[in-house]
Order: sequence, then C-alpha cells, then structure tokens
Amino acid sequence: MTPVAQMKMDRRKTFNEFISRKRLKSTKQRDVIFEEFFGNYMGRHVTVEELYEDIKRRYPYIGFATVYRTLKLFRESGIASERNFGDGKARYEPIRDEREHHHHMICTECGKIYEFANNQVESCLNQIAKLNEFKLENHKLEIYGLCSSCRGS
Amino acid sequence: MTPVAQMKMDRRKTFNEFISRKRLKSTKQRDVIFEEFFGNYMGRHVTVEELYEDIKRRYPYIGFATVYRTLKLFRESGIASERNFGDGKARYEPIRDEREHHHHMICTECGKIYEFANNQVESCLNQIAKLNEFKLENHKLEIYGLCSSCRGS
DNA sequence: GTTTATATTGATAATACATATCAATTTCAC
DNA sequence: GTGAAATTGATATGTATTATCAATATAAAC
Ligand SMILES: [Zn+2]
Ligand SMILES: [Zn+2]
Ligand SMILES: [Zn+2]
Ligand SMILES: [Zn+2]
Repeated sequence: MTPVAQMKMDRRKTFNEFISRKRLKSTKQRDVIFEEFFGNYMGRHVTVEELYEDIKRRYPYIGFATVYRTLKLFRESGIASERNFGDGKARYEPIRDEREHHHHMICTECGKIYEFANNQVESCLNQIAKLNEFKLENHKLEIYGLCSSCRGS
Repeated sequence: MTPVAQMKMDRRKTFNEFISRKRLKSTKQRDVIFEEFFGNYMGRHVTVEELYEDIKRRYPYIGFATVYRTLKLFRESGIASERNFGDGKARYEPIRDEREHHHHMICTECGKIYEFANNQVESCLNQIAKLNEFKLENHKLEIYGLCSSCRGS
C-alpha cells in the first residue's frame, strides 16, 4: 500500500472513531465528501465552495450546507485543518501527518500557496509565550508577497 | 510637548499630506474620527463598531459608513494598521512608531490582546522567504492561548 | 465672494460568507 | 421491524463589509 493510501486509511479510522465516540451517524454523504477531500485535495487548501462545486458534478444530491458541516466535522475530529488567508473564505486541508506542522506563504499576485516549516521559529514562539506566562494553544504564521514566478514579471 | 502628543501631530501631518496628494478633501467628520482614534485608542485594537458607537455618543450625525471609510483611509495613508484576529471583525490600531513592528498574543478566554516583538523571528522569516525566492511584502503572526490571569483559574 | 467641479456624506441596499431553522428522511440500537 | 435520534437539503437568517446615490460640503477657479 502506498503511503498516501495508508494515510487516508488512518484518517478514515480516526474519523470513524470520532463518529462513534460522539454517537453520530455515518452517512453516504459523509463518505462521498471524505473520499473527495482525501482523494483529490491532499497538499491543497480548498475552499468550501470549490469542494462543493467539485462534488456536485458527480453527486448533485449533496447539498451545500452538508459540505460545510462535514468539513467542520473533519476539523473537530482532527483530520483536517481550517485555514484563513485573509480573502474571507475558509480553506481546509487534509492533515497528512500528525507530527507535521507547517505554515504558509501566499502569493499576492497569483494566489498560489506555498508551505514551510521552521524549528527555530517554533521554539522562538514557545519562548515568547513562556516569557509572558502565556499558555500557547496554537498560532498562526503567514508570509504574504510575490512568489518566484510572479516577482520576475 | 509629550511624546504622545508629538506622535499624534506627526500622524496628522502624514494624513494631511496624504489627503492633499490624493486630491481628497478634509472634512469635519474625518477630523472627529482622527481625534477620537488617536486620542483614545493608542495601544488598543478597536473594531469599527466600537469606534462608531463611541463617536456616536458625542457626534450622532456621523454615520456608520463614514467611520468604515475613514479607517480605511487611515490604513492607506500609513497611520493605522488593520488587524484580524479570527473573530470576523476587522480591528484598527494607531501606528505609534514607523520603525515599530509587532505581533500579537490573543487570550482565547478573556479576549485580551498582548503585543510582542522579536528580532530573531523576523530574521528567520526573511531567511525563509529568501530561500524560497519569495519577495516578502508582509507577514502575520499571532499566538492564541491563555493569558497569565486566565490560565490560573 | 460667487461659481463650479468634484469629493464626501449618511441612509440604505446589496454582497459575501457562514450559520440556523425545520420538515422530511436516514441511521442504528433495541 | 420499531422508534428515538441524527442528518439532510432547501431556505432563511445573521453578520461584517461594500456599493449606491441623491444631497451636501469642500476647495479651486474665476
Ligand atoms: Zn505568484
Ligand atoms: Zn498547508
Ligand atoms: Zn485572558
Ligand atoms: Zn498591536
């Protein structure tokens, strides 16, 4: 089994456990949205609208609100992250590796999103929180600017 | 003259220059909003609604949209920063010192906003951008968690 | 000071994204 | 299968922001 397929299976397991722990129900719609999200949007940052339009083509009976609600469930269960890059639209990305933690560079010209991780920054933030007696729960770090393609033009 | 008063005068000058450079007009409303914003909200992070409610008490003739538009002008002219801390409401803060650059810690319990600055983080971000051939225009860094008062409870 | 062109204003409508409502339907423990 | 409870999809509502526009204020030209 490929690592990606393995990962997808792990997320499915996590989600199923979440569903049963919370006494929720598994439905056809949730299955479809899971498959679409973890099948086609690995490493991407999709808006609810985009995912809905995508799914609607093959599953026109699936409603808008259901996609919203399901992505929220994905987030709650810890298999997806919600991101917000200042354009007013929430974006979701599948969590690939629980230990993986990354931030984003967003090109203000073409809108492309790049990812990066940096241990030094992370430890700095922990230190800063500690210094201020602040219990760090999470943090948000984004770089906005021009990507290598766009800065040349 | 106190440093704060001096700073306020500097911002006023910058704004006036912006107004005349862009061939805009100075109005009674803009004066009132400037006075209120730079008089009572130094070091704070005020929402449009809050500022509007505050101003309305003494200047009921000033409209909602005007406050929105004026804060946007403050931002464009470089005398105010717009911030967004994930509650869906834009916040504005007077820029105290052009060289000053800071980020925020937001308490998820009481909503209090703390400021911090850190040179090491800044140089890390510059390096990261450079490494990815990314032309850094600006960046956003926030720490969410519990402040010292709230973590104790 | 008067005229005139243009920017501004405030009330309100419109937009955009997200959430709430609710009757009909589906799921699942029994 | 039965019934309680969750889910669904269509739609309404909420919330923050922006657009519209006629009336007004400003400032430059005269
Ligand atoms: Zn680009
Ligand atoms: Zn990402
Ligand atoms: Zn607190
Ligand atoms: Zn600040």
